[in-house]
Amino acid sequence: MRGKYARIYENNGDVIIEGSNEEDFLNIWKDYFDLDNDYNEIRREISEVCPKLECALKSIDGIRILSQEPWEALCSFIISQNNNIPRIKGIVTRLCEEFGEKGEHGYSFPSAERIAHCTAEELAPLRAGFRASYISDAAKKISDGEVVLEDMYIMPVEECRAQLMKIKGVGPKVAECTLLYGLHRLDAFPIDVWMKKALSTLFSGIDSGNLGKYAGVAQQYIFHYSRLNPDFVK
DNA sequence: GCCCAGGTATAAA
DNA sequence: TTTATACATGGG
Repeated sequence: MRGKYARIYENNGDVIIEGSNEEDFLNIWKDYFDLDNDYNEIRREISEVCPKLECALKSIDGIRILSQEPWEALCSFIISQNNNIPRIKGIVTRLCEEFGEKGEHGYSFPSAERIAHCTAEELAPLRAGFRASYISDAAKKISDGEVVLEDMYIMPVEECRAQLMKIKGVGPKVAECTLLYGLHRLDAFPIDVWMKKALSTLFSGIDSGNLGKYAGVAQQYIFHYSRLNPDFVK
């Protein structure tokens, strides 16, 4: 994250951030784990707006929406489309190893500028398939300023969606994921195959329109609940 | 071999 | 505007 490394783990109910310091905690990890938000309060608000979600809200404790880096989130979710998680990880790992900066603890995620200068042949070793040209188009539009991710922290969410979807390979789902995980827009509401199933079975009648400003957090609970009960939502 | 994977672009109805 | 199909790659 932003060139910094830390090992995160849990011990007796405490979350340990190892290999860091107070300065990085305050500047980076506090935001990354969204520690200034009271998620119990957010959960309470969601259940108030939408009581139907009670079971999902109780199905797990400790869910948070991370503040990942905008470009990294955009690129990763482009790679994720019509793909499975082990292969997504592999492609991202190769992307970092091929084009990222080598540090003490591993490779950084490469900048959009770095990827923008890559040819199709150079991207081939990633084995990203048809997504390679999408990665390339995204990198170019970001690095030449046609799409400015950092502006999207405060832009109207509709305008953000329109901007993101100018990129080839970015549709509604990748755009929402970029907004939610990369720009911390907690009102963004990604709908993937699992969400589609859950919303048409267990949670029928629910959509982003009736979930309020924390729709994205609600989405995490619905998503998690549907993966917990795969037969239920099928 | 066949099917599927945290979708999207494109063509056709 | 909505619905169907191809798309690269690799694991089950």
